[in-house]
Amino acid sequence: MTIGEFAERSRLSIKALRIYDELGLLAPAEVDAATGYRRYDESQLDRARQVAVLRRLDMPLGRIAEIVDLEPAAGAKALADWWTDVEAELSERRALVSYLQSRFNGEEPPMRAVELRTIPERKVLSINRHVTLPETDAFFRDSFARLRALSTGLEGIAGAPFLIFYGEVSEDGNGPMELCRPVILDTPDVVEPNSDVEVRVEPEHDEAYVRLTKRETAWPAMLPFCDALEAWARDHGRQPSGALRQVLVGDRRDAADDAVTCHLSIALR
Amino acid sequence: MTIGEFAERSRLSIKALRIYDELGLLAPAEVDAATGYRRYDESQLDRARQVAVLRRLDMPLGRIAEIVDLEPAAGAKALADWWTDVEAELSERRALVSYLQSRFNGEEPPMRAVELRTIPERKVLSINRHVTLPETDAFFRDSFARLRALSTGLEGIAGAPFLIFYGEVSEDGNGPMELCRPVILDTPDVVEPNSDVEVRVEPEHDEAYVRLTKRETAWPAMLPFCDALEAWARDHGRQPSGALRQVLVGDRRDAADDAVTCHLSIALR
DNA sequence: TTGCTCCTCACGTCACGTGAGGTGGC
DNA sequence: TTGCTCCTCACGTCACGTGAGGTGGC
Repeated sequence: MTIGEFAERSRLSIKALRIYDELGLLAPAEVDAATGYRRYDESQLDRARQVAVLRRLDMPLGRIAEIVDLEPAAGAKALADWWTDVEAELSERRALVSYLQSRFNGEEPPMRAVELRTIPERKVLSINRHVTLPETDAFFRDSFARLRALSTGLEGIAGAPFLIFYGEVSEDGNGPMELCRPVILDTPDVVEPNSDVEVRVEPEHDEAYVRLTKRETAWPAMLPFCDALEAWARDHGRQPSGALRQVLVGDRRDAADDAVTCHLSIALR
Repeated sequence: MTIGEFAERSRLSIKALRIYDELGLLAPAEVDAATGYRRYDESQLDRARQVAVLRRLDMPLGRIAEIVDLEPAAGAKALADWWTDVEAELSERRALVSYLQSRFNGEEPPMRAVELRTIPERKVLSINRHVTLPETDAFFRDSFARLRALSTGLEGIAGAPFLIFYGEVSEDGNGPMELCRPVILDTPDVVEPNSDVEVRVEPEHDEAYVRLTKRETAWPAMLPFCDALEAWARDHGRQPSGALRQVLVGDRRDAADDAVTCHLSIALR
């Protein structure tokens, strides 16, 4: 079968078939050594149609290459996993759209008094990792449990735990994120050398913050508060130092949606 | 404000800002003629943040450029319209995923007897247009009404109306599509010269077809039947001529999901 | 003076579409 | 012999990221 006929019957373009050949995703049954003419076999149609259908889902060729070589059951699972990611990304975008719509429709971003407090020098235990948005909760739970275990038996904790978001706020991809737990720690050797847990000392600094309810501690509802903190710092001639933080106050698990569970804060020089 | 500071405060990259400058989407307040240094103004932050948020939705820059220049109300509408398209495309993909899952899980594609009939030479009135999938219903309704109006008062209709899908079957983008209505027509001047309605004569030909229920007359449920028709033609040594057709039998509006409302067919040489 | 920031190319990414210019097959 | 199909570059698309190589500003 010539490439033209194969293209028609597989619903792929000739150009696409040439690329899939080059990538080894769908090599012709034979290639004429002299002319370079590609010849396809009828038995290759199934694979070609499968590739065509997966491409219509906008699945990257690399992932398609993995999936078409799997057993059907494993293929089904790989497809489901990938699709879960697609849907997760979409629901994030959807939230952003409805947020934008409310802004377009003249709904004022919520205002909140910005407060200022001084944080004394203190030691923090921290775990640092790249996480995607859906992984955030699991990262928080696990890391918090580990830090809790590490600090138990020490002289005590020295404040509420907090998350630091480096890079963009809640960026869709992979913002590095750090969970910190202030401690009164006199035995730094609780931290093993090769662990991902670190100890560092934060110097005394000021911190501007707003109190957020559980409902507001989400993305993109949090965005106007981030902007408000930045604006506050600018208006008061203070330089933000470092990334935004969520100081987790109270217990989020049983909290009502309008209970304050977070102080969104920014450290100041 | 330097480009670096503006980038940080707008949550855009420096590279992105340079591109938006080049495109005129977000030109700096001033550019040093000698050095090329860009200077941004605080008042540009709002626009920049809006662009940043819209880009996170994966909206193309061209559309962003339109939207940020609109009044809020018009912007809201433009965003909503665009998002409707995104959701429509997604629900199409979602349908394809669930179809694929059922195939992966070993569910056999439904079998149906392929039947053969001879279509005599006949005249058809037709309207030809590029439509996207969500527009299909509207296209069908409007065009059918127009053809009905045109053929009323003539000597009568000569068979069920049918849709021809050129290009891919129900392709996501813009498959050209033709709605045809066979007529007994002795006064060809019902068709005005500059109208998009055409008259042509289809020669006598054979047609292979399967009867589909209303539920099966959808995408991608229809796919295995398309493949089956093609396979049938091949197995019987017949050459398909032209694109697949949906012959619309009965009235789809009040039909039950498992009532036959369509003959999916393929014309043969 | 030393870093740091900024500048402009230029190339890579991803999955093709679309010619240009040339050849094979019936 | 004439179209038609096939071939291989090569460039464009889209919105950047990522250097290379060089300069400005404090």
